[in-house]
Amino acid sequence: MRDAKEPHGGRSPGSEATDDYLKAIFEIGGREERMVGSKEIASHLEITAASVTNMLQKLAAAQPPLVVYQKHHGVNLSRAGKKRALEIVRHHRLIETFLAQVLGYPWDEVHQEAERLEHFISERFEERIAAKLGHPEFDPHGHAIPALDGSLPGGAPGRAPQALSQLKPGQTARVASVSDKDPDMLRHLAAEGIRPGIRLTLSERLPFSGSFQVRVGKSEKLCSLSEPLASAILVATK
Amino acid sequence: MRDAKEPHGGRSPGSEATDDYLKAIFEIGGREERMVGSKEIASHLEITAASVTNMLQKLAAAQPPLVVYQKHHGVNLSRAGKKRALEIVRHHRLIETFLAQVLGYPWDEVHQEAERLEHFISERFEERIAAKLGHPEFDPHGHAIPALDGSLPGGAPGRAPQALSQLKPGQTARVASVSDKDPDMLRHLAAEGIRPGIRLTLSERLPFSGSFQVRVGKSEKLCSLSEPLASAILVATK
DNA sequence: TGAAATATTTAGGTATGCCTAAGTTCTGGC
DNA sequence: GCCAGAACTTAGGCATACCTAAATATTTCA
Repeated sequence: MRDAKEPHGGRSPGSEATDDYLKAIFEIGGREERMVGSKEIASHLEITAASVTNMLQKLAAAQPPLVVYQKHHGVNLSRAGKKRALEIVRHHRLIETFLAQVLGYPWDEVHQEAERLEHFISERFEERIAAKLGHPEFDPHGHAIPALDGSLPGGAPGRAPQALSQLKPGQTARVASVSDKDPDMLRHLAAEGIRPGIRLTLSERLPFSGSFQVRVGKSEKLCSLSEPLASAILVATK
Repeated sequence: MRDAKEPHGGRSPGSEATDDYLKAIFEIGGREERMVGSKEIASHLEITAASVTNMLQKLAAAQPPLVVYQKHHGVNLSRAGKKRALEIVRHHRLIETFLAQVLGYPWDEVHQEAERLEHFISERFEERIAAKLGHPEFDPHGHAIPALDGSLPGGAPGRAPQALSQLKPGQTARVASVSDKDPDMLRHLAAEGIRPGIRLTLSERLPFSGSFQVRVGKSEKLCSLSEPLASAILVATK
């Protein structure tokens, strides 16, 4: 409503929907920034592929273009689109950290709330919570928070984190991050004491269920993780 | 986007626009809950009267109806509409208080940010900030924060606050609240030391400018307030 | 009371962003 | 190289919520 007034405390262009597309492309494309297909975006955002095509044409036609789009061959973020995507990701992860640390949210609830609020906070709000939190580099799930200039904290530049499911029996690694998408999973992991920074040792993979037996920290007890769970945990081998 | 999914963390019906209308009717109608005309709503929301008519028809046709609407004679909140309006006002004022007290916002900036965020926070967020703030009864501008059940903290049930401009020369009164709408005004008042709880004594009204000469607290110096300023300050005579 | 001024409603249009259904283009296995 | 099925695009609609212009109702006041 209210005519052509800009909606978000005077921030850059783009509606809520635009933001969602840019973030989706950013998340699906990964660090390699590969071309992303309409169908992938559609299922990520839980909308139809037809809707995606239309929006991609608009994003590509925007001034400046937010994506580079070749019909039938996928999209990619442009310079401006990537900048905006990083802003949104920064908002999201700062809000998650804020909700957990300042408001005491359980970590399985922060994602949903941040998903909504990330579109509506002002630069001032972002700046205030970043200051209050001491300009954190990682959110509660272990994901890197982009800096204001769009740069990502490097992590240990040695090895890129890999899925827990990739470890060999006997290997030990530190949890780098866990997926924030599934609250049930997060509750389960919290109950097992698994969170970023914790050391895990893969004991064995059970032959029939395919589940992973893992030792958490220095505890005696083994913990059993299903395949999807083990794929949602990224670890860094020391 | 996302089909018919409810937008606000599973709260009651109503879009952002719906909320704005209900809040406007609530604010314009005042405690007496008098009938409110389309034009008043239109100018409050800075939209055209034609848009208002359309929306009022929808609000009246909703199940349950959110307003009681008689064509050409104005609207009024229904029971359900009033409940929702109070929820929004509670959100708004809690957010304002939170921004000021927890995030250190200057008081002239809290309104704009709250105006946006009030539509998007979940019940959980509301509950957490209310708890963090110790369930405050008044926001930084002195406005009463409705309780969860919709009741308003009574103020001193003795006299209803009146505009500072209604005082007679020589009278002393305590500032109950100031309007939160105009940031410039708020900055000016803050600079003069005028805020809720402060005691003011009206010295005189200047004959030509119409401005009010006021003594703030126990200070020696007089402070000059223009008519609109003096009308935006509500005071309670002791 | 009746006409002018004001308030309100109706009718028709715009933009966003989603949908379904019906093509079209691409790709991989034979 | 061809063709089936998957991926993608086009075309046509719908809902929301705003707009302008024109018509109508209400109020005011001489």
